[in-house]
This record gives sequence, C-alpha cells and structure tokens, in this order.
Amino acid sequence: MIAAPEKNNEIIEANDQISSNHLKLIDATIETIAARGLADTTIAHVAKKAGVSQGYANFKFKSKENLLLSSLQYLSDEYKSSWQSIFEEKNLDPIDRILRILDNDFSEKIANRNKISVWMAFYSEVKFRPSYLNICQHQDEIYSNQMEKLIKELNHLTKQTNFTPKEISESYHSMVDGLWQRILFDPKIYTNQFCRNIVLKYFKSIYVDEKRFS
Amino acid sequence: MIAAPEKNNEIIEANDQISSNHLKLIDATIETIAARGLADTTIAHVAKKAGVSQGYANFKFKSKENLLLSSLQYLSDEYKSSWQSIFEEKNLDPIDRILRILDNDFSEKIANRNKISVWMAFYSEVKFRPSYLNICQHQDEIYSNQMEKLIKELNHLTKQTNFTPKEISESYHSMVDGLWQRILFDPKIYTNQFCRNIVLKYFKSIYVDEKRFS
DNA sequence: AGTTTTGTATTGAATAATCATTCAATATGG
DNA sequence: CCATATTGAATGATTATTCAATACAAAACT
Repeated sequence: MIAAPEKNNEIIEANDQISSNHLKLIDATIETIAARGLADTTIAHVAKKAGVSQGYANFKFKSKENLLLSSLQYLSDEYKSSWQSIFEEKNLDPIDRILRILDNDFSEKIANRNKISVWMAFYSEVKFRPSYLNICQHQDEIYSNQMEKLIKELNHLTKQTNFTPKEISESYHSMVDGLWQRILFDPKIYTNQFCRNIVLKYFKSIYVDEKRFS
Repeated sequence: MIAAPEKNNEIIEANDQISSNHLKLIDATIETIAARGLADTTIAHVAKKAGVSQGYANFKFKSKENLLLSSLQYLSDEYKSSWQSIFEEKNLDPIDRILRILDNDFSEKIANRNKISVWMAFYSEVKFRPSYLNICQHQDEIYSNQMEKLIKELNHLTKQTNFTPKEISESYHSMVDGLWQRILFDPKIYTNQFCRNIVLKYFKSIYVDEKRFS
C-alpha cells in the first residue's frame, strides 16, 4: 500500500498535499447530493455549502465531473478502510469476523440514508460513465474475494456442500446491497437493526448449528 | 380493481383512450433512459426517437416530469402484471409457484440491462421525488405480502421456525434487488442464469429436503 | 521596521451552451 | 370549412466554465 503508489493521478493531484479546501469541497459535494440528489447538484450549491466561490470549485477540480469522481472515490475509500481493518484484524474467529463485517455493513456510519443515496446516485449512472464503475468495481472484487475466503473457513459447519463459498459470498453481498436500497425506500420498516437481523437469519439458515448467528 | 377506479389521474389521462403517440413516447423515454441515462435524457432526444416533434411531446404530457412519471408507471405496471398472473394461477403447488416467480424475476423480459438501468435511475431519485416512490411502493407492498403468504404455505418444510415468512420474503426481495444491481455492474459474471441459481441455492439452504430447489 | 515586489489563492461577473416550455402557424381529416 | 393534431422556431431559465480583477502573504529590498 505504501510502497506501491496508487495511480489515481487523474482524480486527485497528490495524497500528500490535499488542501483543506479540497476536502471541504468533497464533503460539500456528498452532502449536496444527499440533500438534493445528483440531478439537482450544481457547482454553485456545492461551492456555497463549502464556503468558497463557484469559480474556485471549478478551478480546483478542473470540472464538475472531476469533482463528482473525486467524491465517489472518497466514499469508496472510506468504505474500503472500514472493512479492510476487520479483515486484517488478528486472532479473530471466522464467525466473529463475519459478525463484525455484518455490524459494519449496517452501522450508522456506513448504512445511513445520506450515504446510501449518494451511492445509489452514482450506481444508477454506472452504465453510462465507465469511470464511475472503475472506482467501485476493483474494491468490490477485493471485498468479495476476502469474504469468500472467510466463508471457506466455515465449510465444515454446514452440510450444504453445493452452496459454494463464492455463491454464499455473492448472495450475502447482493442481499446487503438490496437492503441498503430498501433503507432508502422505507426507513421506518428497514431500520439498520431490522436489516442486520435479516442477514443474520440468512446465515443461521446456512450454518444451522452455530449459536452465535441466533 | 375494476370496481374501484385507480386515482392516477394526474399521470395518464384515461386508460380507455391512450393514443398510439402516447405509447410511442413512453417507449422512447424508456429506451432513451436506458441508452443515455436519466441525466442525459432530454425531451428532444425522446421526441426524436418517438418520431414526433419536441413541442408535441411536451404538449401531450404537459411537462417532462410528467412524461418520466408516466414511463415509470408503465414499467411498474408491466412488472406487476407479470408476477400478478403467477400469483393468480390456479392449481399450482407452492414450490412450483415460487420457482415460477424466480424465473420471472430473472427472465430476459424483466431482468435485462436496459430495464434495470431505468429502474435504478428512478430509484436513485426516490428520496427527492416522493411521486417516484408512490408509484413503486404500493405495488412493492402487495408483492411482498403475496410472497409472504406463499412462503407461509411452506412452513412445514423447514425446521427453522425463527426465520419467519416475512423475513424470508424480505430477504428474497432484497437479494433480487441486489442481484439486479449487479447485472448492471458486471453482466459477464452476473448472467440471469447465474443470479437465478444463487437465489435457488438460497431457497435450498432453507428448505433442505425439497429436491426441486436443487 | 517599513515599503515594495512578486507569486499564488480566490473571487465573481461575463460567457456560452443546453434545454424545458410556449405558442403562433400549419397540416390533416371529417 | 371547421376542429383537432402537430409542428418547430422563439423564449427564458439554468448552469458549467472561463478569466480578468483582486486579495493575500511571503520575500526582497531599503
């Protein structure tokens, strides 16, 4: 990670010298998208929220597109680091690690309506802006692979050998995405607790004898 | 349904007299959103694709917003009628009915990239346009309730009595939504067959002894 | 210390492009 | 000839982008 510099050079100039205005603008972008939707997010709104002039925002990021891209990258990095640290933790039983991942995926920090609405906004444009896809896809793959490995470690707990670790990992991932979407739809019903519980029961149905999934 | 007239009057004038241009425009709207994304969909594009003038499109639907709304309604109705007919079918064993629903949810007609990208486009704006939400939410509820009833009929097939029908129905629904999203992301991996299979294995993990889920 | 110079950071008004919406004019068919 | 359907050019609003002007701060010089 430190040895190999990431080649994001088109999106943010250099990691070592991100100005405070840079961050203020990215924050303001995310807040604006969450508050008004991507379609209604203008440079003027973002600049105002960040407390800088409109011209400045454009000058710093070269274009609105680039500002949006940088904001998505920021969000994506934030999510990554939250699960990365769980995967890297030592001396953790596989079951407990999965429980930690589940907690993280439905924590207030990650699964709140503002962040989800920003994710959705970008996701919905993925088919038309390959650059959006690039930012998410790579991390997604790493996450899926690590999850798959983790589930392999639980193989002995279930007799359903035809439900492969890859498939279990995919279905977990899909279910989480779907539940996030539903939090946006109907937050009264789909509280974080409710969603977490649904996934927990799903695990329970696979690993019937594991008490910690109850 | 027939006795009580639905109060959609703001969106499409009257069911009995939808002109062919009306439908052409709705089709063109869906195609345009699928091809260019909601953000890049202009009345001019839609009108051109529909083969009418720009002014006409606006005149007929009163506003762009209304055209979008009508298109979402159309899509929503289309989906509804496809699962509705499965629920209404007589002399169908619960398992077979679920299999039919699963087939439908990952059929080419329903789960293709164009339609999914239109759904996503609207979903992502749901937080900011209550009218979008209204169109989807009601049907969603009916679908969920019917699914829940269906799953209740399978209660005797599983020993996992703490995974309630409602929860199973919710998790199915979420998983489908999540998989649709992934079809958009990476259609090479997430083929309809692949997705259907994931959900099938999920059912298998709950109803272990039911051979038809294998 | 105070003044001038120089380079950078920031502004905000002007520009140009895009688009929804309007409506007077025209076509169409009964 | 009338009524209705349809056109497409004009309008006005919105908004990303540009850039000359200005603020600011740090050196450089007296």
